[in-house]
Amino acid sequence: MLDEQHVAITDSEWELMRAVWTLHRVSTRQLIDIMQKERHWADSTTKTMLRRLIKKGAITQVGETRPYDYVPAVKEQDSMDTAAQDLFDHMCAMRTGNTLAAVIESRDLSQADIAKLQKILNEKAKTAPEMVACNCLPQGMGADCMTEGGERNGQ
Amino acid sequence: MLDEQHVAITDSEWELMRAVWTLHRVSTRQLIDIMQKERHWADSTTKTMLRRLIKKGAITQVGETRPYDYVPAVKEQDSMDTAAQDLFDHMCAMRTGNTLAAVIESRDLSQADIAKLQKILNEKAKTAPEMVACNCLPQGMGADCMTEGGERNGQ
DNA sequence: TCTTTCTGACTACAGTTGTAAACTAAGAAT
DNA sequence: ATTCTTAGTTTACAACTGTAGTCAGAAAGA
Repeated sequence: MLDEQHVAITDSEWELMRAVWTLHRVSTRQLIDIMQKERHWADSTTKTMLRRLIKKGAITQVGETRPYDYVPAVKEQDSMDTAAQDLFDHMCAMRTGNTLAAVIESRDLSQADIAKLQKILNEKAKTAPEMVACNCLPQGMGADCMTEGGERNGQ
Repeated sequence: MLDEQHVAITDSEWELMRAVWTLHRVSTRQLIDIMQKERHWADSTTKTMLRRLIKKGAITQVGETRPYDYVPAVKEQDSMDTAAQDLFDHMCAMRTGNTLAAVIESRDLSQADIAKLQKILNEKAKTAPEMVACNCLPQGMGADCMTEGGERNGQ
């Protein structure tokens, strides 16, 4: 399984993928019903999404007989991690911490999740810098953007 | 400033916005130079992006005289937080923790950032559930997706 | 003032995304 | 075997994106 990795999944497609990932193996019928209940999609909309995801290599069609089945071709956790990393990649490094704080604060996390994050943070604290610089401009361009406190003009 | 909030910023637009946010107030010329150095954009590409962002309400044109200036109309931290929340909103809640772990692990965070996150986590730990359920399917549809360990078939 | 140079505004255009109708070939029912 | 019903395949289409060329009106220079 030479994992084609890095399939770009769009907003709407995420919904379909979640169903496929969760059920491991689904029929078009199941997907149509789920998406209908969840997003009020017309049958054809689900079919189109399914077809696009297959072309993109995110889903694989399986089975010989006619009502085929569909299984995920990419891993859910990988896709999630990649999507998140990609997002943070184009946001100011100096503000990453704040955004992470906002997300963590608003999400339900299990005891195990929290323990895991705490462990990572403790480890990271050992070598963390006093402050992270803004990386929004190509070097040389524009006066350096941060003020004394490490906080850019508090908006 | 009746903050129109919730302007959807696209991938390419993020780059332009970062420059505007960082410089607080810029001229078209500056932006063109920055984007040229950073993304090899043609002058017109930068102009188009700028114009679209203005129309979207993410940037405001200021000044009376001809070479106008441009200032952000939405706050950077808000936009970042919103984008991150939106992303996590359509991903499996059960796996959020893992993705956050991946992101935290790969990012540079300052001592202050880490301290802040640790504080939030400690607080959260007090009331965190033993496990977070998968929320990928409309209730009722499909067998519940998690196995004993709280981990869906380890992919 | 006349010409050159910016810079702001409009146009272009292919590819993607969100949504969905239409058509066709397999199975299922009669 | 004939017809009905699914399920898979094509086509549609407007809005949005990434990229960029063109043109007209201001500013600046000659």
